[in-house]
Amino acid sequence: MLTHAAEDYLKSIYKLQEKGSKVSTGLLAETLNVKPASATGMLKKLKEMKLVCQERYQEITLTDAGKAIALEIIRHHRLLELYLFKALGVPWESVHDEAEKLEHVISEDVEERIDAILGHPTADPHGSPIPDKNGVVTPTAYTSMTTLRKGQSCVVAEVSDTDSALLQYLGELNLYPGTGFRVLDVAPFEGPFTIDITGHSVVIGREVAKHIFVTDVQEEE
Amino acid sequence: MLTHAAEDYLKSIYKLQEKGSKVSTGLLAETLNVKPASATGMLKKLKEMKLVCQERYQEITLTDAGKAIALEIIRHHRLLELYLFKALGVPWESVHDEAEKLEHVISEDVEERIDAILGHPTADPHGSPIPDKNGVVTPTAYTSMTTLRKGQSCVVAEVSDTDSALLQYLGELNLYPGTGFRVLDVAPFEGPFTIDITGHSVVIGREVAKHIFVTDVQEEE
DNA sequence: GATATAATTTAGTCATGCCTAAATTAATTT
DNA sequence: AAATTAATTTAGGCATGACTAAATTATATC
Repeated sequence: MLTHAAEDYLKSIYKLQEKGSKVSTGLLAETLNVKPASATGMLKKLKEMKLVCQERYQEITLTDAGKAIALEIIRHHRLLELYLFKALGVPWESVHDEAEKLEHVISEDVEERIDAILGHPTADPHGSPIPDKNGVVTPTAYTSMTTLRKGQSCVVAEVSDTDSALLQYLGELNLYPGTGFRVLDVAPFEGPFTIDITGHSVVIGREVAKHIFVTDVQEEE
Repeated sequence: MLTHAAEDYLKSIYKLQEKGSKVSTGLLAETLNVKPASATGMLKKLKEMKLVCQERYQEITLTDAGKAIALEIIRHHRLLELYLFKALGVPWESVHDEAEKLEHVISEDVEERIDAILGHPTADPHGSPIPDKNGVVTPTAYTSMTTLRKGQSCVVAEVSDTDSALLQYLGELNLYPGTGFRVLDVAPFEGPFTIDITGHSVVIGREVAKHIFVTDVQEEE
């Protein structure tokens, strides 16, 4: 069994890799709020355990075994987030931090029960895909909200889950994954979006729109 | 914030004290599956933090602050046990070990949600009282099953939660707290009990009966 | 190609929380 | 009272996982 710290490293490597970043010691350290020297130390151990590959001073990658563990932890995390949100009513801006602590101690048995109660879901409250028991991820196709034009309608697919204040704001606007909206107007010179969401007209700034990803984009008269 | 290990020490001291044991370094170490020398080390730290009182080589007691923390952890543990049992269907012989890991990472917010969903319960699946938010415990009055005589009826109040194989056995017999049964016969010379439980006749050995505590004892014709 | 800057690794330190072995103190027996 | 036994504490070590400071390697600039 791995330590919690080691699990966190594997999870972060996977998520950075998935995001398309070249995973370096420094980036990993920054992500984990740790000094680069500390990351070097843990990476050495993970390499000895054959969970991580890295040539001296080069890019960090996961072995198949490391990737499997990373996906297992991510599965725990996202299932827990959804369970906290749906079954316990925890506000979605809080579920990430709660799940962060629980993901390392939940048993496979409890996880399977949660999974069954939720009906084997495929996405967490922010729209991120939940890997299945075998570690297979089915990513959802989506577009950035910033590409939308006046008159288009769409459905929220995913929002970034890194900023809890932003999540709280989006929650107040009801901009949860699955919710549809229509673009009433896009102000010129990279201006804000005015959208119609569940009957309300709301203005969304460009910076916020960057964190929203949509699907089912359709022209509408 | 305390470490998990420190929380476990406080919890064990409280539970041993409650059981009526004179809490010594050796007993505590045995309970925690740790060597006496290790317990001495942790006790030193807990004394520095003013959570524990102990004169050199003498009995160990908790300060008010230490007792408050112990009760908080016990509340976490028992609420989690009940939640795992009722909401997730975890078998009652497993809930203890699961809760043991979760009790240290659950937030007060999640705990309150669990408490509300369960309807502010007062006992865990084994019948142990759940301290309230202020650390007030309302113990239930009960008698050992071994004191029962032929013809008496009663309700299961509590069973000891230390042996998971025993719990599994009691679960198969439906001997959960709240279940009533009637003593059909007590064999002579400290022999086994024959009881009628939910219409079935079952023989319970003396060693098992020692771990069952009952309430509402009534003579019945 | 030499040099400045940035990234990474090494070396040594610290706090936790466990361990074993040895020393000390308390309790019991003779 | 002296000696044996049991309980407890001290002392020193080990693994984790963080840190700082210094050394090394890579990259960019002139």
